[in-house]
Amino acid sequence: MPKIGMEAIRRNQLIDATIASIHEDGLAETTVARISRRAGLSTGIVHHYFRGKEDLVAATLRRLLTDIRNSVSTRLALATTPMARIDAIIDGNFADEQFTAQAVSAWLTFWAQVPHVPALARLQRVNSERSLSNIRHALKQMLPAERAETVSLGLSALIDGLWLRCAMSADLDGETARRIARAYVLESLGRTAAEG
Amino acid sequence: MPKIGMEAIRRNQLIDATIASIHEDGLAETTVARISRRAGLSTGIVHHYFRGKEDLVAATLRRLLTDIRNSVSTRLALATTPMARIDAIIDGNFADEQFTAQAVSAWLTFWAQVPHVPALARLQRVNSERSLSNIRHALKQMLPAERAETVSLGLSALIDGLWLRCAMSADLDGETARRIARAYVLESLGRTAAEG
Amino acid sequence: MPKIGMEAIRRNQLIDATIASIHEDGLAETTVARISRRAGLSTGIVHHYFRGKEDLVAATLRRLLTDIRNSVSTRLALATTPMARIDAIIDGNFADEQFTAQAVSAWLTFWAQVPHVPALARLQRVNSERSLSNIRHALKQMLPAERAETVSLGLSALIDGLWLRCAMSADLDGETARRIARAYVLESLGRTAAEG
Amino acid sequence: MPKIGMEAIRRNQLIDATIASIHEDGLAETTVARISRRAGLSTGIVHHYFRGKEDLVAATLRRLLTDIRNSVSTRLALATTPMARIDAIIDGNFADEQFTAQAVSAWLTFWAQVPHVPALARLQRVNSERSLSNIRHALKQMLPAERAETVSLGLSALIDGLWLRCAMSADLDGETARRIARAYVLESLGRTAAEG
DNA sequence: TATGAATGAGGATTCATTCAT
DNA sequence: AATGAATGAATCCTCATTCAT
Repeated sequence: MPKIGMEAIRRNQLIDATIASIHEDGLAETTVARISRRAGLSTGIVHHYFRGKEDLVAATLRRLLTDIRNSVSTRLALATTPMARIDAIIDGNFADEQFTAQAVSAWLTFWAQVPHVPALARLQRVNSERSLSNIRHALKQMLPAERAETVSLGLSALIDGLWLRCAMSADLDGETARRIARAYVLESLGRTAAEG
Repeated sequence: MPKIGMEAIRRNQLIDATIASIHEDGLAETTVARISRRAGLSTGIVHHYFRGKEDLVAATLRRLLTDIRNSVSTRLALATTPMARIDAIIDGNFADEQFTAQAVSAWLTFWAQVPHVPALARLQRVNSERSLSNIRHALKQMLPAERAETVSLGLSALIDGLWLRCAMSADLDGETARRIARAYVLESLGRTAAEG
Repeated sequence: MPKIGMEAIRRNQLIDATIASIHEDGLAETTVARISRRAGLSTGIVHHYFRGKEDLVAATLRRLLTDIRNSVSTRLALATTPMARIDAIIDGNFADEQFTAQAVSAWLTFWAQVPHVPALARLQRVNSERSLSNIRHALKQMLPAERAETVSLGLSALIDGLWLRCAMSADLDGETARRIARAYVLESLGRTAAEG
Repeated sequence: MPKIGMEAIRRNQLIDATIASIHEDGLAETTVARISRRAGLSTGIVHHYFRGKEDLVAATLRRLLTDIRNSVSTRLALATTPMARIDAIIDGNFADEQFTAQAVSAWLTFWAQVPHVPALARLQRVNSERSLSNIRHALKQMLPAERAETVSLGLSALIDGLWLRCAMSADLDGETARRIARAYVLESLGRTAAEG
């Protein structure tokens, strides 16, 4: 008698274990055996709920993408001014529940895979474009088109760079990251951070 | 009679092949067999000139670090004003001979390894701190201490983020990257990019 | 549902195959692939049930030691006089089920490893001391202490030497070996073998 | 201009290095590279003076056999009575210059190879038979044929067993070994060791 | 649904041997 | 005569995947 929702439960358990393993052991050491042991399950289970390891890894990236997207879009829905939309994006990216050591590690790992795994590349590209488009849309209401384009690219890169830095040195908290990103936009708008 | 300089030649060949393989195949597919085939040599040779694969990979990172450091320090030596020093750092990071698809891929790959390989972590940390210190030093002559600190972190993160973006989408050339980074500093100094 | 007792079965299969391979091919040719093929299993299985080849080899020595020890101690338990104890030791060492070509080959091989493999050295030392102590204990009841000591060393060496000889020429059967060893003790006691 | 006798010098250097390496590292770790480094020569040299590694190893065994044979035959030449011949054999086997840790290790190693390397097996068989024949010849002058046969086998085995013991525990010196072996023969002749 | 025993392809590494110098 | 750079076959080991239970 299959329990209702067992599939969702197991898939989530395995995805959680994958993120934890990537964070603690690195992708190279993240074997199917280790993932399942960490999830308190047997090795065989992975192939019950996923087509294989690659599939589990892709599902893990999808989860990370979804989480961050939700974090941003929830905030965007409440924003009424262009600058509020920028803040929503920045806050969504560095919210405490997203900007965790585990998530940051996993992201970095996926970034390194992206150029070599078409399935991941597609997911990443779509997400990246949506994010850039959100930023660009807001900035165009505050800056001339060309400047808006440049600052959009800059803010996107800065956000990624702040994640990267966090992954490698862990001396950067969400609050500081938010402050740096916000200052970047404000200066680009010709105001000082203090005016913000 | 052993040929003089053979060791340096072979080590460089193998490091070049490693960078190329990481770029094209990804680290996971970068096997000793593939590296040596790409270098036009046999598999055994890797263990003749390096302690093993790990050693070769570490040597490859050292090479990348050295190249970037040289690119920056050559330019820094010619800079006479604080802003010229900032430009030297930015230009050094995005100079055409450094900012290649191959180098960018390799960097991204190493970044993902850093948290899990102590030997790499040490190299990365030292390098990262030197770079941040260079930036901070120049900015402190143009901005109040606290602002200088924030903008230093921001510029470091932005530079890394621009590399990252380049690794994943390749739609970003060195010229654009330089422009974005430079604008960030200029705006932070309270001037428009046009004034720069 | 894992089969109960599978582990013991597989470990024994692999140990048997290791002994057979050492006997027929020699240790140098005894590869993991050959062992598993001989056991009718795959190469991977060795690392499922043993930590690695070295572990399997150590387990094989332990098995040889245990077999010989059981062979001797079963007989010792039934012996009531000192000379009967000596006979039990000699018979236990040259019993047909122990003194096989396979076992003898394997022993010789391990002896050669002992000086260079600490794990084996420890096992060997413990066993050797127990055996010598058994012999000494019995002889001390029949000979003055100093003589008992010398004859103990002599009998131990003679037993090993007979095994060695058997390993290299195979022209020595258990019956002859027993007779030679027994004669040595009897003469040392001042009786002729015929009196024994 | 090839130096006179260079070949003999080099061959001996390499054989010495092989014995030393077998003693200290074991046969498994005795590589061509290690042997030549120990001899202060290059890897290539082995194939100048020997057909290959196997040939060097066989030459090493021949050297050990020759040494022991000379040690025994020199003493035999001086012996005038049957018992003196037995003493010559025992003393020749346990003379301080033969009964060294290095030689003992090497012997043990070769014994383990003998059953699997035809070239070594032949050398060993010839030597073993000569030694047994020497012993038998002397004993037949002191004992009835059948007894002489048994004691010959016993003494041969005892000598080998004493070497073996020495290889594994090193707590046995030449003097003790000689005493034990001599006592064995004397008891077998019906005299006490004290009478010997 | 879940297990973990079993497989075997593929990886890093070692090493005897060859050969240009 | 001597070197040691270079080769590539062979070894141990790992791990995704399959499958009987």
